[in-house]
Amino acid sequence: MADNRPRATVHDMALIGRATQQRAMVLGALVVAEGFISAQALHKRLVADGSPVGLSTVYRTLTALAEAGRADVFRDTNGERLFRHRPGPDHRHYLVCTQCGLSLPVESGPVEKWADRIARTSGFADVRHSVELSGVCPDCGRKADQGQTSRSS
Amino acid sequence: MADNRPRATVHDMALIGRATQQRAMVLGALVVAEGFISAQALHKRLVADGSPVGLSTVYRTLTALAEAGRADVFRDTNGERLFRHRPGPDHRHYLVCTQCGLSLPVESGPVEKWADRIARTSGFADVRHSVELSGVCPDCGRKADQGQTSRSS
DNA sequence: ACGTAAGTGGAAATGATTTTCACATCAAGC
DNA sequence: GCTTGATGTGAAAATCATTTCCACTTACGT
Repeated sequence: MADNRPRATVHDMALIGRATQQRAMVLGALVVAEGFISAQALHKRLVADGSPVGLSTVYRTLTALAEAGRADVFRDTNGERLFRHRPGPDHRHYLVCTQCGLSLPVESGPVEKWADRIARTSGFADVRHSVELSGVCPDCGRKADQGQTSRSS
Repeated sequence: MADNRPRATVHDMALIGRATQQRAMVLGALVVAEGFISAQALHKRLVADGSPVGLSTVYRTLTALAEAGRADVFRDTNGERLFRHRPGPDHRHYLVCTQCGLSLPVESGPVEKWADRIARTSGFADVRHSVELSGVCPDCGRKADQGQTSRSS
């Protein structure tokens, strides 16, 4: 059977300059993570896995990837930036689990149309939109329920 | 003619505890600001206007207002939190000028419906959405154009 | 007016991110 | 294979928004 896990392309590395071991490790960890993850968390994971990459390098690599359009970024409620490897170049929106970071691409046609209409009728120039959907995924919801139940009378 | 400028209501103060001079000044400045403004900027403005409120108090008041639902909050791209006095209790979305902070409420029916549908069909619990539209307002666009024109050619 | 819980402010603490800079290393060119 | 200059790295320091601490003040019910 074929290996269907997402993987980094050489293209990803080429886009952000020189191909170093560290960048490969960061990119690899980001791809493996699937879903949004913070630079700090990714760094911890790398160190734990015996890939001691410097924190600065993690930040530099993630920022570069985001600038090159190979990663999606958004701020969580605590102001932390979460990154996610973007397989393709398409503009997408995700429903992200606030507990585990699992992210689900959602059908976003209606919002795009809506945003375009606003852009056209507002008189504003260079209109951009950022749409974030967050919630608790079924798995985490189940866990939370169990926790609640055992704690309450 | 009637004075149509937005103003703080006694209600705003009552919602967040004791009515102090400092809170009145912060609230007043927030109302006068119209559009989104950061805690830091609001503090500078207050100090400049001869209302020396402590930075901590500005943060505390804005946070309290947001929690009481009397202010909208969102994170700008730099991770700064921007606040805006909310006249009514309705859930709204705004088109915010990235240059001057001017904000325009936009008709958001379609997004709400879209978000609700996602919430219902995804299996996720407690789904929230944050939608941010940003651009350059006509005024700032004009200024930018002039700047560009005189510099180029 | 009094008492006291709630509020204030300046300084210190926090926490994510960025910068600095001495050192390592990649990719040519010889 | 070896020098070389640009590019990348990492540990520590710097930055910046925000929060917390804590001694001092103040609003407000009695």
